[in-house]
Amino acid sequence: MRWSQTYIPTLRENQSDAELVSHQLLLRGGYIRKLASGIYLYLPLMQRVIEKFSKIVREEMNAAGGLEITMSVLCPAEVWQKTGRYNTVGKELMKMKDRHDHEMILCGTHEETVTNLIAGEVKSYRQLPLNLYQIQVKFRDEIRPRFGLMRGREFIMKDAYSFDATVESQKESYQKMVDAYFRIFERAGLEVLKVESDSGAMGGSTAHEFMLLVDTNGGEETILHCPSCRYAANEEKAVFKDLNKPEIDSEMKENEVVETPNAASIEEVTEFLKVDATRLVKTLIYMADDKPVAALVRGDRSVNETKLKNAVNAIELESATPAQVEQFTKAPVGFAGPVGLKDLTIVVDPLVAEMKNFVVGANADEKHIINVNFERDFKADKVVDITTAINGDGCHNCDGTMEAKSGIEVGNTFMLGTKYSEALNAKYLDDNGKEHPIIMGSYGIGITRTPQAALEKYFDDHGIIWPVGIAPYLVEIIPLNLDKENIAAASEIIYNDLNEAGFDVLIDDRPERAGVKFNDADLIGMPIRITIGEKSLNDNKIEVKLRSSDEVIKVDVDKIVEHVREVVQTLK
RNA sequence: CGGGGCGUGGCGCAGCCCGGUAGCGCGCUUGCUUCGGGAGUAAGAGGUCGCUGGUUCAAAUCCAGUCGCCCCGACCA
Repeated sequence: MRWSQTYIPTLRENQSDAELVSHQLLLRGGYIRKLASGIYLYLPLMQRVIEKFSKIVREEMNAAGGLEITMSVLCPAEVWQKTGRYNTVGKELMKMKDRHDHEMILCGTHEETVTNLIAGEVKSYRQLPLNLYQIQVKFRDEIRPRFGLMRGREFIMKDAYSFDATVESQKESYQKMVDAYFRIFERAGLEVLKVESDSGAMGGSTAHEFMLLVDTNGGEETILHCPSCRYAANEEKAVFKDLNKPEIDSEMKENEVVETPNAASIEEVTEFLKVDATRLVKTLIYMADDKPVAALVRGDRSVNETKLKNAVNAIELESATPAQVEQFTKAPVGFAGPVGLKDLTIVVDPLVAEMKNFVVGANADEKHIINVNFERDFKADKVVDITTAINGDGCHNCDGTMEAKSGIEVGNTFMLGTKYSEALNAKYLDDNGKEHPIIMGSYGIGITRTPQAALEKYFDDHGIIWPVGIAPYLVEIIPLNLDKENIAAASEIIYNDLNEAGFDVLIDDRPERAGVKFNDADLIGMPIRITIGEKSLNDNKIEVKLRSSDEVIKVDVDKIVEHVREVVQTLK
């Protein structure tokens, strides 16, 4: 492609509203433009990146037995009403009416649509297993879109759905997708970590996320992982062993209400009572589907709201307002405690259950109770892990210590069980003629988010450094001065030869000065740069430089195709 | 939805407090010079100052409303 014939509107200055490097680079490099909040247009270079990545995804999905289809973006609301998600997904589900006043939704995912399709068609175990996938635009009306393509409202996703007759078979289908995912990301030049995750509103049991670990501030999620046994989970899900166990008294002491003026926060109470935070218990009040819950964790720890939500089987969980806290505890925020609490579900973390003689709020202004003991002074409705794991916690699997890393989710896999097939009546007959719901799985890869996520890793001060697998072009040719006949002629020959050899080539044929071309080339980030200028051309040579290195290699003009072929092998 | 901020040529911004001819840098067009890391010079094009209403002799500027956008939080891939 000739630069003059395509459209690459690079910008010299950063747009003010781009926060992440990756977002800035896509804007500046002329890859994307914004139409509205969270809605982007993909310009020619981005289009090529999307195509490159999609091609890899297609090839690997097909190799894993997936069948590509395309489903509609719209879906009648009643299908979503049948599975209950019409209400549970909440406001991010875009709802609308057509001219006949029929309620419709814009799909943010397609479990309902695909299950509805299968329900009418697949009737026998002989037709299973089946894996259908599509690469499609999705719409989720995010509360707050940000970070460019990383959290847009409209985005492209590859979503696959597996259908199996047995649990065994479903596990195989799941593993096939997991294996395919590793191949896909590897081909795209991305090293990903598979982590355990919470299945959330998707339903089902097992779920994993594929995370790209980044060092920039682009990470959207914290991951805990154990280097010795390879256990990895996101913060929502991660379980741990406490390595910071405080000493536990042997005897229970008499509890006692003490005055704690102006001491509401953990810091203030530890300061005032001169005790370590590990001798305190935090009591946090939440509303779980409008029912009050008291969550107790050790003073030095935080509540993991996902774990808590699962513990109380809630669809919605939010922290109580100060007014609600007062209503349930009869005390202002900061003085809640479990002793004497009524009408609340009390959830106690195991770390709290094993403590003795600890400090809690007294449910009275400026008062705490010391030497409180679980079971003796209050009971729990549930004792279950509701603490957030942090960097340095012990691995629950082995003796290792877990590290916290920042990552971006680029793919996910869910075992869905029969939630959708039962709701939408997708059933098959087994070899005994007995009817069963089909067992499902769902598998997503962010087609537009992944390349941007990659850029959080692959860039330098000058711009993008694409991995070969998803670069819009492999080679960019820079003829330094097209007015010189020998340069123009050599450029044409090289451009044609590389094209004919099957490489994706971009030639910067603009009448720009060298500096502009070099800077733009660094900005848009093609892996290989070929410079054609007088100096070298006089010796019948041209210069080859990798975007990822500073080294310039002079190559004979007639050996260039061969050279590029060799160099590509060494590139990731 | 809560808190903070911003809408002025394509992009980045100043002007607004204190009303009176709309300005700067980059980009764009044309000429000449220059030509291996974002050139110099000269001449130009391009703006209903987000929108609506009000105050005023006069509004980018003051007032009210409204729409859009960004940041922090809850939410989420």
